[in-house]
Amino acid sequence: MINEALDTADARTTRERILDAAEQVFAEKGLGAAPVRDIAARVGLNPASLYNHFAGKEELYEAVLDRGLTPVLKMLSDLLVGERTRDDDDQAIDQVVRHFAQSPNLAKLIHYETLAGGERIARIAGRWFEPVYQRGIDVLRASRAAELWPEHELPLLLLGFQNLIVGYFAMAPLVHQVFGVDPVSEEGLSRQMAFLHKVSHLLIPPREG
Amino acid sequence: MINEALDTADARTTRERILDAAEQVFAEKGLGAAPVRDIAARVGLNPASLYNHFAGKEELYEAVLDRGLTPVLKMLSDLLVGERTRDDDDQAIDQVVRHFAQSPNLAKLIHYETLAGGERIARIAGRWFEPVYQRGIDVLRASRAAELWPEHELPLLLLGFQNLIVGYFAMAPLVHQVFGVDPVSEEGLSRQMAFLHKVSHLLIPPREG
Amino acid sequence: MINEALDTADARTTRERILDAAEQVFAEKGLGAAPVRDIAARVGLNPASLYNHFAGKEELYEAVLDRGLTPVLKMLSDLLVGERTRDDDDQAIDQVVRHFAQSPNLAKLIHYETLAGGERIARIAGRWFEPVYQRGIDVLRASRAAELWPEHELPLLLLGFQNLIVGYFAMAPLVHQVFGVDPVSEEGLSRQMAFLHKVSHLLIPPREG
Amino acid sequence: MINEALDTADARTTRERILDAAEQVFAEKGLGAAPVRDIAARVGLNPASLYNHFAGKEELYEAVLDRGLTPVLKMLSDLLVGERTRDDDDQAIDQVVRHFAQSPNLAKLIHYETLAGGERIARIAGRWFEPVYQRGIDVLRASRAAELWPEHELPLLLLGFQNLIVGYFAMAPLVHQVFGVDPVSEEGLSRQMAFLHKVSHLLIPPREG
DNA sequence: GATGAATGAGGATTCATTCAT
DNA sequence: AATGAATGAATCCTCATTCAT
Repeated sequence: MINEALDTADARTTRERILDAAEQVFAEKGLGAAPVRDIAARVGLNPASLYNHFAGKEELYEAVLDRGLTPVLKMLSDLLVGERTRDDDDQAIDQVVRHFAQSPNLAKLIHYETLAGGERIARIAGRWFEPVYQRGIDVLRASRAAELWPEHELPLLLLGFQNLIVGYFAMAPLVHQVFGVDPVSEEGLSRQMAFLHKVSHLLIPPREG
Repeated sequence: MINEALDTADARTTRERILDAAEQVFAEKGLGAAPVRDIAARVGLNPASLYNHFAGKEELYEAVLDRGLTPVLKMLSDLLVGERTRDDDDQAIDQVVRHFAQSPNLAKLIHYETLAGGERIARIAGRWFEPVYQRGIDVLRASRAAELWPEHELPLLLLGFQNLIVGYFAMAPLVHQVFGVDPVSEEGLSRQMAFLHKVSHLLIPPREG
Repeated sequence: MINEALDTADARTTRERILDAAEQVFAEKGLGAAPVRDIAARVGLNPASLYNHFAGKEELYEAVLDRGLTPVLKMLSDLLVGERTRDDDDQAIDQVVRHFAQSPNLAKLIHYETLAGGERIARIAGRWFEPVYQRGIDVLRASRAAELWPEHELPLLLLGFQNLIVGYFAMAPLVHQVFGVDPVSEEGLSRQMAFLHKVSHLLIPPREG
Repeated sequence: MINEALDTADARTTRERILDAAEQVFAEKGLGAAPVRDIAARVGLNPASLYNHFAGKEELYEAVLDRGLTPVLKMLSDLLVGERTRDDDDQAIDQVVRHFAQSPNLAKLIHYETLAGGERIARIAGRWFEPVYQRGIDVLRASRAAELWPEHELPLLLLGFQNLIVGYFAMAPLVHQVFGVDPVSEEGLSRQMAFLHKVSHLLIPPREG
């Protein structure tokens, strides 16, 4: 058991270990301020060795972004389907929140990238990105949200939820500092999930009370 | 008239012109990735000259942050007072939104700084920061929000509003790209303000229906 | 037939294919600026594999030089013998010119090496080099050149011919660019050979008118 | 007097001292194999300082090439004019030879550059290059060379002289090694000039016998 | 106050080479 | 004999900063 975990950890390819380290460093400092050397050091590798696995810093960054984004977009794509009950929505929120909690770098990567212009995110997420947004809007339109929110406000509503969910994690240090609760602790997460449920019920009144 | 504008522009202190340029560059790339040279170039100055006005990059950055944060915090401090009607709240939202719209770098500066750990923001905003948060919570507590939101959720509610308001501007490029409307155009702003009013009414039911 | 050619090409030893590729790359960029990786890539080989065939870049370079120089020196050695008629000289010139035309890298290798100091050429060609020069001078001395050229000018005359012949190929790109004729095309070669015949007749008046 | 010389030397701008050092290093190793660091070291400067004077290695190289080529091309342009006597030609040869002797790096720079493809030489020398070649051919055509050399051989004749003159200096180390005389010593130069006079008289029979 | 020049530290990346497989 | 991965040394260049002018 333990062995299996260790073996798995040890067996992680160097490529994967580089991606892990890079994800951390990029999430901490952003692409432009992240020294390749720091990434290499975190893997216990000579900087030159990175170039046996990735063509350059930029490519490494894009690989990190790709690896991080694909599962979220996939998850969202899977979640946003069919008839939805109030419980479905709550569970979807929980799932997304837990995903970000378990990939603590992801929210920061997204924020950094968006601040930088988001050109890469658009290119990399490419086919995924806009469909997911579109799907989200479709779901809102089909929900009782449509009673409260006119068509042209649906994008703002969607973006609002994104900011609420991702922002919570991207701003984790500030949250921690100001509110005194570790945002990714079980306690912090529970509170945030309950909070988001409440918000979603208020903004999108569920069909059956 | 035109002359006056030009004169004013020309007459701006070098120090102020540096701060302006620095604000732009820091907002675009973040402290770590922003070359001092870029700032100097934008002022039409030799990099060395910056050191006649600021002790170093770090100090310049803090001056930028200070100059940008002080008015918002002051504004918030002024807004969050006394008895509040629904109109007061809407006007407060409008005022804050318009402030961020007119200081388009501010939201990005805040996001970058928060991502970096927010240590400087805490130190610089120092005496201002937590009081404003505290005041915000007090206001919420005194409002009808208290009926819907238990004490321990008020911080999340406040943070939520921050994410909604600041995030909208920080993610401007993404917003523009995905929704096709310039987020700081009059049209974009009007929509966002109306949207925020609605959200605030739903989340914090105003006292007089 | 075609098969035979292909087979021959395929059957060339890896060592030979490396030498071919190295010759090209060294001729293009010179030893100092030629990346081992480029050579390997041209053979379709991993750079590490080169070290199964040559001890290092330097040794590879010397092997290339050796392989290229030996035949020319041998040829010159064979050509510069015995009684010589005007036709012998012309044919010698033709043979040398055609050799350089068929080994288009050779002239460049020699030039690069000479520019670099020629220490390796001296070491590698070793026993060959000076004897050939000496033989050339002997031939000139025995020819009617001796009537026009005093002993101490014979080396200059010999070096002059070398510069005329090798320089034509080493400067091929410039020649092509300025004169608009491909220097190694049949037309270019014919002209150059005729030109060299004329020069040799004028500088070294042939014995029998 | 002595002071004046020293002052002049000391007063040489840093830019000029960099150009001098770069010229040497580039002549020794060629652009691709010449480390910027070597150039800086020869000026007694930190490598980073070079970038206060030149945008990069490439630009520095082009400046070196430009500075070296302009005077030769100018000289040739001035020499190749009007009616020419045998003495004019001899003096022209002497002048060119002496110029190369005094700029001992120039011939090597030209050879390296030509080997590398000569694209820069074409671009830099730009308006100068081809006109000078054309002028050279015109002069040959107007001389008694025309009696011996048909139009289409004139370019080869011109290129031949270039190879004889420039090659002598570019191959200086080899010349020294093989013939035992320092090619740029007064003795070496005298011999080479006398040799070239003779060659020119034989290949281009002077008008007055 | 402004600048050109200088610099040490650090930036990403390339290079020739080694070694286990 | 071939290769993927690793590496120390170098490569070109950028950066923030200093200082004399």
